[in-house]
Amino acid sequence: MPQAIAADLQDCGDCPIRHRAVCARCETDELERLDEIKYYRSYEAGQTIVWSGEPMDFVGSVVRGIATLSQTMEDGRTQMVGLLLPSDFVGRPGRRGAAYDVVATTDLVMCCFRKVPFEEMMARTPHIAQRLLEMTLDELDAAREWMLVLGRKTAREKIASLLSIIARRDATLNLRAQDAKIVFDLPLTREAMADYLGLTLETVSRQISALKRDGVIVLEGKRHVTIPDFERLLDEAGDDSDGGFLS
Amino acid sequence: MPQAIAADLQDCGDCPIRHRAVCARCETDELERLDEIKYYRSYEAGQTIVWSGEPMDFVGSVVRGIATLSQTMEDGRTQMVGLLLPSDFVGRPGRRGAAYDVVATTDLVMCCFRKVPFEEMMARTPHIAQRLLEMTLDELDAAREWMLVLGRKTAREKIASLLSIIARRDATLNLRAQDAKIVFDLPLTREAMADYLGLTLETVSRQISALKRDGVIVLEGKRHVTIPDFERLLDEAGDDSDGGFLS
DNA sequence: GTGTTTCTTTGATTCAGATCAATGGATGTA
DNA sequence: TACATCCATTGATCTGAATCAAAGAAACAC
Repeated sequence: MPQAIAADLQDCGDCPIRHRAVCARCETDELERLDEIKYYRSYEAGQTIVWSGEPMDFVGSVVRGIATLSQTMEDGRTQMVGLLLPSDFVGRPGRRGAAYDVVATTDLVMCCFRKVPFEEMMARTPHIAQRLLEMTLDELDAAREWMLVLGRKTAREKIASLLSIIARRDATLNLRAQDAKIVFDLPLTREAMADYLGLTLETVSRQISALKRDGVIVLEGKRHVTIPDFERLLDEAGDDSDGGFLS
Repeated sequence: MPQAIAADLQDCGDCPIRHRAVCARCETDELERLDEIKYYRSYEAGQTIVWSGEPMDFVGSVVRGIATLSQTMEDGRTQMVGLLLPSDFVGRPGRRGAAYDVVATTDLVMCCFRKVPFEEMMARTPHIAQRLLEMTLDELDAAREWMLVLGRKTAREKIASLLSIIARRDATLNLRAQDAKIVFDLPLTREAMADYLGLTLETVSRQISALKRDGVIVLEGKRHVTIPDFERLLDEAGDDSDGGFLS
């Protein structure tokens, strides 16, 4: 029942991603104009939102749920190139076709805009273009950080890197006390993790078992993860332990 | 003699990257204002332009020469995350420190702007922000294409992918007849190629020898490459042979 | 000329992760 | 209850690229 899912999302003022999405910088009047051209769409877990190469007549923001961006070679090898969480933007203004497959990995709600009106609005509204530039620069940094993971890290470091990224993203979405134990559910199957990490699903499974055996993580069931010591996890990921953030 | 190097580059109107760089969309008056805050800097091959983590007080465009962007782990493993050719932009507006090492691999000339005046100008000049968004989106696509290379391709495919990217970039810079034989000089040492591809330099050397032995490439010396059949190279790279371009 | 440095090639051996194969658990359903 | 289906784990074996090691080629200094 898609209508019911989106029912609590009519007013931009109450929107859970209001201050992080592409509309974050908009003033009230700009928001009203965006409001006029927006519409919500719901997708079920597993559903493909966009196929690579197909024309795409909308852009939008993930409001709830998680999607993946991926590329596939003719022989079936696939590589995930992005993980889309709430507030992330889908689609590229000024381009007709989609460059990647976009797949919902959980039930998902998107706030969509038809492409042409959105592009017109972007040309008239610097706040939107500014915010989109900022978000794109962040995505570029994330992509480059991931290149280091793919190119130079061992399987164990790759798993630890993925877990730390999920933990970090989760922490910024649902603010929690600094030193609280980190607990989350993996939003991906072993196969999806393998596609993200450039590994096979068997290797992912083995390395997760190893991290569990070594006490770096605690697993309940297949998906529920507790990180008893985040520093330890970062260490296993091979990252600079002092999270030296650049602002 | 840096002055001599930049001597032929005073007027933006004659600038070789005028129509591709961040200033591409600027009108004459906007260009004049940029002109007032710009200055040229020259670097020698091997010189580091920016160190990761260091504060960076300028941004700019590569005018001539080639630079690399790279990340290094504490234990010395390094991964190149970008290759900067003429017209590419260096630096991130709105951020104090550099996120990567930027190194000139050939003698290089940059057109620089002090960061604060540039940021102010960007806020007042949508044409600059628009062009920067476009360029950043292109870089993001390139980074994601590279993620597939790093995560899923074999050593031979990686080398073929790198060669095809260099050949393609070279072709768009120096327009040539469609079916002319492709000839270029590798702008990177074997070690730099290895850092780009997530391989060791020995593997790079072996795979280049193998591609040469199999007639995919012709090598004169260590750097001068001829591609007798570009389709064949794309095939070796595992890319979709029909270069289905999305605009 | 002779040495030094830098970049590259090639060979021998090792090993991390892929591949092939079987099994286990959870959920659904006829 | 039996039996699919989906996802995950674990074991045995293989292999592509890393590592260790030596030597060749070009550029440069003395």
